[in-house]
Amino acid sequence: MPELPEVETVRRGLAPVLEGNRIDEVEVSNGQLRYPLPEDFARRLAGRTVVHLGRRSKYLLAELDDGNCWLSHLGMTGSFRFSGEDASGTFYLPRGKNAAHDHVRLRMGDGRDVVYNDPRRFGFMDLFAMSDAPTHPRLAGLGPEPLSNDFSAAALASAFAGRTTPLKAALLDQATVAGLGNIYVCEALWRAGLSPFMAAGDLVAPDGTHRLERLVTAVRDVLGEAIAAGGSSLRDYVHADGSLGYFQHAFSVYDREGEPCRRPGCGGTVVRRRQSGRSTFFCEICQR
DNA sequence: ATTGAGTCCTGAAGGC
DNA sequence: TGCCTTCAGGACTCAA
Repeated sequence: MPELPEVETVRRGLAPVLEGNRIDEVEVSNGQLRYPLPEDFARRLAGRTVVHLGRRSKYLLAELDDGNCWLSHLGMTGSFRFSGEDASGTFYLPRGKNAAHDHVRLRMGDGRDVVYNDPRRFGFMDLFAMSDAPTHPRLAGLGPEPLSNDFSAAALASAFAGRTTPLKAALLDQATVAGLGNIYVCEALWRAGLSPFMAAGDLVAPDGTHRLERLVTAVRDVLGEAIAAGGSSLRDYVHADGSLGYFQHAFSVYDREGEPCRRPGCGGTVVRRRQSGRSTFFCEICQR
């Protein structure tokens, strides 16, 4: 599922197509995404040039030349695909898996097409003044970017203090730290050797600083390695159908129920347990 | 205030 | 073969 590393990889793939390019035409075949597209979305986006494609948490933020911001969230199954170039230098848009789920199509000034496809329509888009980004309802409540200096043991201590909620739920809370989903939370907790079920508040001082720092490092490393994997395989990551979907990464616990724990000398088995409606994968031996 | 459950959506996978 | 159920989960709303 697209979590922060996948969205960052999509951003890197899409940036060269969008940045400095004018959006000549916008065609919306289904504006009923997770939330309906804003009024006049196509008309307001058409004619604009993308100045910069950025990312905050799992959101793509395209800064436009009129001071507006085009926001996209991929939900679970959202993907972008765009025109490739054949041997004679002619652009062609690869046929996607299911054209019935092509919801938004952009025709760029250089002749390329950019298409948003989303079978489940859990994704959404918005268009608003860049100056309103800090107070935008989807962005205002987000916690620190996990790869920035704002994410630290001190930040976690402040977010966790007094909380009885399970550690896993606290990390999935986008106000604690932005951009983690089920997969990378499971992976980071395994790497930090922490139980998904312990109370978040129990990690806080007097004796928790060491474990908080381990958790911060684990989150950073897991995300950083996943981004590096996506980035290094960016060419392969543009699928045969031209889409920038999410890539398969080698997981330590996620989706490995019944398989041996990968921690050297542990000898445990990966267990799957239902935790507030979601699957949690962990090792009972080395995650405490 | 905090926390858990329910909701949306479609396709893949598994059971019979 | 085909129908049925279950599961996947990001981020919302609602209720306890």
